[in-house]
Amino acid sequence: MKQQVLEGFIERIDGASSLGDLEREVSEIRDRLSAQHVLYHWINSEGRVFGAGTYDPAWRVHYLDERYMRIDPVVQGARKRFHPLNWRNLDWSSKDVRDFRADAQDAGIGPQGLTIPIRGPGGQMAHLTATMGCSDAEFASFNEANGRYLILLGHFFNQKALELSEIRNDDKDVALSPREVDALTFLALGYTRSQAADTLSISEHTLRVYIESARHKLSAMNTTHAVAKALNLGLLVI
Amino acid sequence: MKQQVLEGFIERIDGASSLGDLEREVSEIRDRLSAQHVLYHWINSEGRVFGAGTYDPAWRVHYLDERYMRIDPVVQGARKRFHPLNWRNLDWSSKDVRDFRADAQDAGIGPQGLTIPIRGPGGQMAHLTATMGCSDAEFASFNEANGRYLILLGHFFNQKALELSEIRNDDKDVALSPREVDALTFLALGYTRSQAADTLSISEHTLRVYIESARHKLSAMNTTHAVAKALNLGLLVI
DNA sequence: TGATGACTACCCAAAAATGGCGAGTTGCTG
DNA sequence: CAGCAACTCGCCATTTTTGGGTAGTCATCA
Repeated sequence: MKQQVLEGFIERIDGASSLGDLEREVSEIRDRLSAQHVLYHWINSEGRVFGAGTYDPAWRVHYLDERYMRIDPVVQGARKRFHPLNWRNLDWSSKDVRDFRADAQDAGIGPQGLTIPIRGPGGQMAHLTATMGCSDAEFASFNEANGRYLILLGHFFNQKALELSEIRNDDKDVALSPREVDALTFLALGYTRSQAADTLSISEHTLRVYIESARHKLSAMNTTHAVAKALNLGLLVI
Repeated sequence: MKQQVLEGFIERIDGASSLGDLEREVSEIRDRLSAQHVLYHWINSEGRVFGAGTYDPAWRVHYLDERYMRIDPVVQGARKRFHPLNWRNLDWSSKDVRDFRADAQDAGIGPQGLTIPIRGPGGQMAHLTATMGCSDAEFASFNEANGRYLILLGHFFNQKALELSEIRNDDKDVALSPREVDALTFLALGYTRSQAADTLSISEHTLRVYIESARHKLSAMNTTHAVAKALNLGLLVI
C-alpha cells in the first residue's frame, strides 16, 4: 500500500459523515490490501462493542456468545501492548486458545493477522485488524509493506468513529477537587484511610469527607467503585 | 509541513537509537514548523514524567514545583479527550488557570498551542505539543497545515519513546483467572462482596478466595488497590 | 500419571470502612 | 457583599472487609 493510496483513505475517512461510510471504507481497504478481512471495532466505556468490518456476522455473534473476548489472545494482547500485534507472536499455548483459533479458522479468519491497538480516554479501546490466510513468509512481507500505514489508518478511523458514534459518558462532566483527587489517589495506591490521612497531613475524618464527597460526585456505591470510576474517567493518574 | 517532510521525520524517528536522538528530532521539528516550542513528553504507569522538548528547563522545574499539572487545562483536557486540543478552546475561566497561563507566557510559552493526546497500555499517557506566540488567525492556519501531521508524528514518537525508555511495569506479566477477573470486575462496578457473589452464583466465601488470590497476584495491599492495578493493567474492562 | 492450578466451600476474630450527625474558616465568583 | 465551594475537625454505632487456617473436585499439562 503506497503512501499516496493511504492519503486517499485518510481524506475519505476524514470526510465520512456516517458509520456506513466507515463500513464501506473497511471493505475498500480490504480489497486494496488483498487481505482476507479487515475489521475496525471499538469498545466504549460501558463495554458496548461497535464496529465496521468484513467478518461474517454469524462469526461475530458466535464470538460474543462464546465470550471469546475473554480468551482471545489478540484482545488480551492489545490491552497490554502498544505496538501492532502480529498474531503469530501471540501466546497460543493453552488449549482453550488453540480451540478458539481453530474455530476462527473454520469461520475463514486467519491464521495470519495484524492488529493495531488504539486507545482513547474513558476506557475506550479500539482495534484495527487485517487478516490473511497466507503463509508466515508471505505475511511477513504483507506486514512489512502495510504495518506502518495500518497504524495511521487505525488512528484516523478511531477519531472519526468516536466523532460519529456520539458515544457519551454520563459522568464525563464530573470534576473532583484537588483534595478529593489526593484522597482517591492514595486509596488507589493501596493506602488505608489512616495512612492516606497521615500522608496528606490531615485528620482521618477530613479524609473521609473527601472520599464521601468524591463518592457522591461520581455516583459511586463505595470507595472501590469511586476509585474505579475516577480511574476510568482519567481523573486519577497512578 | 509537507507529507514528504513528515516522511523524513518518521524514518528518522523510526531509526532513533537513544532518547537523545528524539531530543534532537524535537528541536528539528520545531525549526521546520517555525514553532515557538515543540514538546513530547510521557508519563509512565508509576507517574514518572519523561520527555524531550524545547521548553526552558527552569520552566519544567517551576511547573513541577507548582504542581501545575493539576490545574493545567491541557493536561486535564488531554486526559478526557481524544482529539488534538487547540489551547484556545480550553477552559481558562477560573482564576488559578488564568494565573497559570500568565506564568507560562512569562516563560515564553504560548499563548497559542496544539496538543496531541496519546495513550498507551498500563496508564501511559503522552502528549505532543507545538506552541506559537502568534495571533488566533495565524494559529488557525498553522493548525490547518500541521495538525494532522502532528498526530502522526506524535504516534511515532510515542512508540519509539516507549521502546527506548525501557519502561517496564513489574506487574505486566500478571494474569488473572476468569473468576478473579469476574470478582474484581463486580467490585469495580460498586458491588459489595455479597452482591457480587450472588450475581456470580457462588458463595461469598468463594468470592473472597478469588479476591484474595487476585490481590496476591497483583501484590496489592487491599481490594481497592487490586482493582486500581487491574484497571491500570488493562485486566478489567468496566 | 502425578502435579499444578482453578474452582468451590466453611469458621472465627480483628481491623477497616460506612452512614449520619454537626461546625468553623478561607477564598473565589457573581 | 452575599453565596457557594473547598478545606478542616470530631463522635457513635453498624456493616463490611480482611487475615489465616482447612479441604475437596475437576481439568489441563508435562
